[in-house]
Amino acid sequence: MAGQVQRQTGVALWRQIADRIRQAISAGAYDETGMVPPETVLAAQFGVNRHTVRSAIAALAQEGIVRAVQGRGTLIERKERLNFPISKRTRFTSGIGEQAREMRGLLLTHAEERADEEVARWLKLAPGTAVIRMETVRKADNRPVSSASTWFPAARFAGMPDAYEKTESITRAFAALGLPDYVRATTEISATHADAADLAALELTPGAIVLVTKAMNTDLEGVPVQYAVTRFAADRVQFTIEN
Amino acid sequence: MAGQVQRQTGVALWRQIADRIRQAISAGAYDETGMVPPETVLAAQFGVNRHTVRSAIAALAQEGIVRAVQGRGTLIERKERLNFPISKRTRFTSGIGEQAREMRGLLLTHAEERADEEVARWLKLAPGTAVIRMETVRKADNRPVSSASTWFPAARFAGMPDAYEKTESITRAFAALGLPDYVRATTEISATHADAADLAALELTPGAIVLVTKAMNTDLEGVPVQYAVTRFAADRVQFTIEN
DNA sequence: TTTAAATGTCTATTGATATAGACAACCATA
DNA sequence: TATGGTTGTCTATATCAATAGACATTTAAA
Repeated sequence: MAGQVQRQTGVALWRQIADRIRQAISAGAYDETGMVPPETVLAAQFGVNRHTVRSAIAALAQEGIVRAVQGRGTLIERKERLNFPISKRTRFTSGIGEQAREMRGLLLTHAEERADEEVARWLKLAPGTAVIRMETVRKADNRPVSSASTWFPAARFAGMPDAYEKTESITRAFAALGLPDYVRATTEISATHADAADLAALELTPGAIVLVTKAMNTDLEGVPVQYAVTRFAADRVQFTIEN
Repeated sequence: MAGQVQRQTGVALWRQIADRIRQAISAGAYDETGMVPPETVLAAQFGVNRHTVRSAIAALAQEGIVRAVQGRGTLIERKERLNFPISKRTRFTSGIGEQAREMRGLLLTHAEERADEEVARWLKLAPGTAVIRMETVRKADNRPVSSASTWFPAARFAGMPDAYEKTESITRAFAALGLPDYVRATTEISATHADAADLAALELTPGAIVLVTKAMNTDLEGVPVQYAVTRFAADRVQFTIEN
């Protein structure tokens, strides 16, 4: 773990150190022992006081990533990121496979509204056309992984909220509404800091990173059936694009 | 710009506010006026003191995103993110198209070394096989956009560093070495906070976000020809995946 | 030329962050 | 049961981040 930490930059040292340790854990740097190095060692590595390292470890413990045990050391509790394959046949729930025991999609709210410019552009509708909007959160083993705003043409998928609530999956909800198959047409990916809504929805700590995807699915004739803006907790996921 | 800012979280308020304003600019929130709202208005929106907003704006001015003019207001200097299409035929330099006037790839260092486990797995070589490693930085209009570590099988592409230095492009370097065409096989995308090396290479401020891609290209027979780990300044780019 | 609105500068104070040192409590093991 | 290594707790101090208020300076428009 080379490289020093940066001072006077608006990001507290303990937070920078927490980020670095989290990354090192995820990269498997401590797999041999299953433990984080002692606080005094980390303090020397980063060139900071032991108390600063302790603040960082306390934050990681709060996230459930490590557990400090007096007299023994700091044990690593959890290290993997979920991998989401993105392809023409991207399926959120089933794409996870055996990476988590349980994958659920929860419907928070839904409403019928008029498409604004952005939604209309993605769904190739006239602005003002009726669309169904759903706000959802997906959880892997009861831990939130992503929150999404997703839109469907209202004329075709009026029953979407009900179907999603029952099936907890977009794929199964589409099937229930008479659309057995669909394909991913476009995905945009960017990253930003979590805002207040992310912190609540994804149970993050401020300063955390979210990966933002904007995706459009079509039916087999190429007609848009769904537009979704999804925000992922960046320290819990990665994407894979296979061609 | 709804949502308040978070206190006591290791991320200074001025930095959180700078991130929010940067995002709002990028989303086109201030396109009508081409200016950021007055400091007093922003302070009221975020529920902080005007001096805190001033710190945020000073940081954005440092990045060259805005320019404050006494008596007039704070002008937006630059708002676009570069969009990188990712597909079977992903090309970094040409993919930018007209988004920047000039796109250059600079070779920092290169070396012949033995493939470690990760590199060997991606290039489908035996661990220990000779590979060429290059460290590069790509700039759009002289502004760093990404830094990359990239590996090539040494047996086949010994002349890569020279070719890259001359052509400033992987595609043209491959062509010069007798590989006229290649395809993107796999891309992994994740996000993390910038480390010390990123700060220097990409001219970022600490706390910034980097998008990390791990990509493998093959020739038309499916034989791996390149593995690259690329780190992008997240506030300057987004990715688009077209199927 | 006046005025309103905006950014720039200064001082003072409070709370969060980081350092420093000392010692207690606990665990594994020699 | 000692001992070394580790995390936990406490006090004290210095620096950075944020608030508060006052006033100067500049610009554009009335």
